[in-house]
Amino acid sequence: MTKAYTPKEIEPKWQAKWDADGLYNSDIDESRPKHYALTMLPYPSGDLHIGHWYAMTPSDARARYMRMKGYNVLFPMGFDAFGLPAENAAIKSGIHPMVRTRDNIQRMRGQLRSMGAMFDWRREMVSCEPEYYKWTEWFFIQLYKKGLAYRKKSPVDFCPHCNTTLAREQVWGDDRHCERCNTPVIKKELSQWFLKTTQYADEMLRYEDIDWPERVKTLQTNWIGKSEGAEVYFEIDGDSIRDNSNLEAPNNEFSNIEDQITVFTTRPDTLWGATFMVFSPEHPLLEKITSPQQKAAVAAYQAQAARQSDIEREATDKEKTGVFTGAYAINPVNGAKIPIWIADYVLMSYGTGAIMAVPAHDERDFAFARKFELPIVPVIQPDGEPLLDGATMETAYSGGGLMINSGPFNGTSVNDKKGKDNPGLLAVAEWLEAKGLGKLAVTYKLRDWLVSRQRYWGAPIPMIYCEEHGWNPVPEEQLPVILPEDVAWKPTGESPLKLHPTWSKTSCPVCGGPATRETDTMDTFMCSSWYHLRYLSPWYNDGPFDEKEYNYWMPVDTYTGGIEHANMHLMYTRFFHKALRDAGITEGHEPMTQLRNQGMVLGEDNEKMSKSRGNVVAPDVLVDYYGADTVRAYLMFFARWEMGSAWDSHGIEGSARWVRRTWALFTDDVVHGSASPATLRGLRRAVHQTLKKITHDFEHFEFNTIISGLMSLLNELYKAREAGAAGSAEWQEALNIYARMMAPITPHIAEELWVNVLGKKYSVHTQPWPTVDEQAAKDEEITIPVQVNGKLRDRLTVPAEASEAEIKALALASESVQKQLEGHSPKKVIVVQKRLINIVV
RNA sequence: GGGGACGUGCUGGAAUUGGCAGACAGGCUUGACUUAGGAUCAAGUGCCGCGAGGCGUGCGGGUUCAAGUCCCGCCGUCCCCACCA
Repeated sequence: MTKAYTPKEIEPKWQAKWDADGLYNSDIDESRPKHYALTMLPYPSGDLHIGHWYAMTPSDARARYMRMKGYNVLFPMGFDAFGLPAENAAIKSGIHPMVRTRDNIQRMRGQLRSMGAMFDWRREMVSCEPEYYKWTEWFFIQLYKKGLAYRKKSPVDFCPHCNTTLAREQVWGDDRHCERCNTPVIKKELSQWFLKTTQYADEMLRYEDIDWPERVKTLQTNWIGKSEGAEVYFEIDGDSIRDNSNLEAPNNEFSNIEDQITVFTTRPDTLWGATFMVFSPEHPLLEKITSPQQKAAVAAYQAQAARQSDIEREATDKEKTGVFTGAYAINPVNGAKIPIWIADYVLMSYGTGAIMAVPAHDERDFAFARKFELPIVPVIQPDGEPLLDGATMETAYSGGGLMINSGPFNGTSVNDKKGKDNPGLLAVAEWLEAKGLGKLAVTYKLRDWLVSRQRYWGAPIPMIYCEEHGWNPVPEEQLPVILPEDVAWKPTGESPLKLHPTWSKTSCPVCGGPATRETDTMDTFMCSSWYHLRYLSPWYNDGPFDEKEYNYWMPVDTYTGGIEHANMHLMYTRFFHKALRDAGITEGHEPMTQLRNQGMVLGEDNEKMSKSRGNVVAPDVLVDYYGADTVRAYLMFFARWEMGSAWDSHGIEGSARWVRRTWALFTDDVVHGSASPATLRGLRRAVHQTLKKITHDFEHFEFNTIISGLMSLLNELYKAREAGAAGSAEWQEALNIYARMMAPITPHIAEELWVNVLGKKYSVHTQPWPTVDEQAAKDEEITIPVQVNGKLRDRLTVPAEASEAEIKALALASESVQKQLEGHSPKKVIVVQKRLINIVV
């Protein structure tokens, strides 16, 4: 009589025992190689989503596999608890974010436990608890001390009616209006804290030390956006110019010389064709250079640009707009006096905020020149084309060719390549440098990381402002700067901490006089940049982590999570690690040596899951109905992990059937039979071939084929049992290996079968991964397809060790081959050992 | 506009190095067992054709004895960046 499969009993039973025994506690053990498996931590929104399960289950299965392979595995879990969603939920519900977050975490812990994952809960971290954010603050101070944190004015969205700044998500609609009073927002300069991510731009472009998906590396590379070219200095013509030493390039270290304006160009070879300049409307120098006659027009244009949304401004197909400043610059290579315009197609945040415009060879400059009737002078002549004429050109020519109208460089050949790889361009840059007119230069799209948030629910920025001594960090012995709970965290548009009657009042660390705290909080990506370090020793109080633990466990060997963080968290954490390395806090160049991304689980309607669409799949319901093991198996089976797919509520039946059939195979009362030696050899072959395949697939994160491999083997086991294999030593070996192979995937049923059915020693999860018997896995006979002219005509079953000549002879003797040959003799016979034979007629 | 990924039966997907296309599932069809079934078991299921056979991995070319896989050119879907000088 078969015992029923009852996941509702088995699963909680083993979870409780594993917990009580500390089966998943990970401690330093120098005798074993370590493996730090990390999966991205959830945001405590209140409910574990099926997407969390999809991300975490294979990560857990692989961590378990690595453990069985003999590694000492650390697989921790925690909560990324600060941030806007919690604050917004609190505003809506009136419940304090701390109360709400702690409740949510409590509920999610239970959901996470129901997965049966091997998390070491002793190492849990919660980023909104003072024991954690004390060190987030401490890290900020270390970065500040290294000169990597600085305060700068930066444009933010500002509502002129409410007289306050707005967060990005408080700005609504295409016209970008204030969520409360509907007034269109404007950009306003506000002092904010930044981290110098740009200092590591070049290093972050190097990926030699890490095994990360090409996709992520490409995304990061594009985001960093390195451009090679040259900087060129233009003198400004006019009496009003004294100095522009306050002119600061936004990110990049350009040379700053008095009475000159520096531009960046990727095409210094077109410099002779620069017939005007364009400044960004926000350019600080405009105040000085604009002629009295143009002041009003320039101011009007600036106001209009400030009002425009980024989306409007950045629309590629928008007609060019701009205003003449009344000022002129001197083209340094030919002395031409060229007008300076302002236009919103030049961005203050990239390069130097000013460009030299070469309309003949740049599409945007061309459109601008045509609209405002500015001169177009071709300086690159494409090979084999009629001579370009600025008056009649219909489009800019941006390719290579021979330089013309370019003084000493006439006749020089330039190609399409960028930077130093273009000899013509390099020659011009070197010539400029020799004359002091410019030099080779590099610029990036990457901007420094703005970490200030005018919000309550975040780690306080541990800085103090004194009238006398400016900004200074909170003395480290005073950390943490506790986030006060008695704050009106309702939306006023102001930093809530600013409204607290006493919190911001403190004393200056330098003079002891009255001073104020920074009332902005940190971006939550700051918290998540180092959480993998806190897992090492969340109990440790003398530093962010215990060095002993760091030295044993770091770096993270396998990091799993969504690709949506490619340009945020995954950049920030690399930056953080490198900056901490330079501060002597961490070691090595990268925090996570291997990264793998899972795809997304869509709703059954093939749309992104959302409450409003009503297509959300609740894991708790599934676990209740099928048990966690079935849900785990289905999540690993139903799609290629890195691709993801739409949920299919029927499809899970297949996994449920597999689990039940497995249970039945192990627990059925079967009379021992007497199988033929061939059957038993076949059984062993199937077991060891599957083991080999599954081992390979675990190594390569190919989880769906692990399950299909096990399903196939199960079918084979049923056939072998039918053939009388039950009771044999081979049968016992098969069950023994099968239970261990499924242990990482379906940990509860595997444990139950291992301990209570096979009667083996607890626990299956501390067993070694079975080893492949290569001899047993070898095929005795193989089926070789026979093709004639590439088309399948027959199949031969031959002994595995059959020689090429034997196979060839058999193939040619085949009836259907003879029929195809029609008496002709084959032109060529190709025998691919053990794979295929192709006869060419 | 730039960058990237993908395109295989009704569906999810499989196919280690260029070597039997469609493994394993879901669904569907038929049958068995059953008071009943989202249970279990058995058989079938790429398309066309009565058949021999032919066709078949988005479309069109190419390389090769052999292409889902490599090369060239299109088409489509999705993602990221987007007036980046």
